[in-house]
Amino acid sequence: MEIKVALFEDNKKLCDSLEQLINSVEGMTCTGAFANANKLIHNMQLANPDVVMMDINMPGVSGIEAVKTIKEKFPNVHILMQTVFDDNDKIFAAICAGASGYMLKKTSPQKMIEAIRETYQGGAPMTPSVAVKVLEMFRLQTRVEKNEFIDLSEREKEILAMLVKGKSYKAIASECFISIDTVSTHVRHIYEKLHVHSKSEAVAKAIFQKLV
Amino acid sequence: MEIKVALFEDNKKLCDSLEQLINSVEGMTCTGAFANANKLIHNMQLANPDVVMMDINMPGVSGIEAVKTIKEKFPNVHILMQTVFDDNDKIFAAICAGASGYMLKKTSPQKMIEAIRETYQGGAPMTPSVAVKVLEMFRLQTRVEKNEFIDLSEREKEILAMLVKGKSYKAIASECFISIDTVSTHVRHIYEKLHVHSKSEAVAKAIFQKLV
DNA sequence: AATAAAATCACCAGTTCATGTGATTGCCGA
DNA sequence: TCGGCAATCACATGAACTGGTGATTTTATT
Repeated sequence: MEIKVALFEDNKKLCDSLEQLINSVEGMTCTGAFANANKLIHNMQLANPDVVMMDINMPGVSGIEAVKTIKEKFPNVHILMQTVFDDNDKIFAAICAGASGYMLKKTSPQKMIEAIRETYQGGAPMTPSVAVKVLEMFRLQTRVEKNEFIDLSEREKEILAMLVKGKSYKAIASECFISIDTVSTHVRHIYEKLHVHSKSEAVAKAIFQKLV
Repeated sequence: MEIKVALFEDNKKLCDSLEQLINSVEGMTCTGAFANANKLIHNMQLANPDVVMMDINMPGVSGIEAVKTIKEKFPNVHILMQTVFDDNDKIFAAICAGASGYMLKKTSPQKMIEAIRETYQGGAPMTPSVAVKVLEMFRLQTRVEKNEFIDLSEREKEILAMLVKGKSYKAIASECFISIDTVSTHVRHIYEKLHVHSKSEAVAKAIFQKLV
């Protein structure tokens, strides 16, 4: 059975040469090459690939967004990211979105083909520099991903942060130059938004939800 | 400049063949092959390697321990783990100890040499199955490492956990079938041990220190 | 057996919190 | 320009918490 590969790459030249490269390899076919991820679902159904090579930087729908969508709609498809950048944020986002591999574009054609094959087999090929960053992030327990502040106002976020630091209403009032009653009112609103009824619940929720 | 490689591998046969393999490669020398990590520092000084290949399972000092020591005393040395197992715990421990790469022993000689070279260049070669596990763990934010409970008694831990869940003294008292005064006493002791003075501080500390 | 923790309970005074009700001001979008 | 929201303040009450003192019983540890 041939490995069916779909390409998403906005650089026309690179896109073409990758397509040729893939088609030149025994046991591999490029069933679709697209310059953007706009008609993603449609194109995915057309190409029906086993492996997707996704450029991370594309006009319109970003590669990261596309990965999320693909993983949602076609969970069995393995995705190999390719990019010229290897910054932590992008890597992190791609991995979390569900990408299996992450190769820099400067990778040699042979290595790229090998990576596609490895991706198809359920592996996680990574350019050395990326692998290192992943391990680093892993070690550092990168818990950077924060779900946005539920919908607290700036003042509320500020006060919630102070609650987490263990400050009392009185301390907050004096630090913020507002009255203790105002603090109380803000806290009341925070409780409503977080659906809690005590300082410690709010603190726990704030921390777990990474609201601070 | 030749890449100097030191081996730590208790399987004599494998150790010998690896040594031969390394020495047969252009630009690579095995400057030491040891069956265990007992005289680690001494042997490391003898071999003065750029890259260490470390078996994870050795009699005496474990490979993981050895990695820690090496990273401490010789921080510039890159370490490539090798093992027959690829269970999550071992991988996790090895990475956290500071290993750069992680290869299964069944890896082909060519791949192994390539991995050594990649390790030397500061990369992080991983057997596909390992790479996948690392990414999985990464995604799951494996925060398995728990620093032991500072020194709280069982009861105190139990009550602290309930505080984190936002329970009131009254609720804790009734759930634990003890009086509210007892709860108060326990909480007082918890505060003393954690050096805090309020419920929310205790909760925040408990969460951040992963005491729960 | 003796000493040291841990767990239990009690009483109490002062502080802080949770929550209800109500009000004023300023800003922004419809 | 009107309505809504954020931010501010006030008053009030009952509940919850903090911390001090003191005591008994069980469980470890030496």
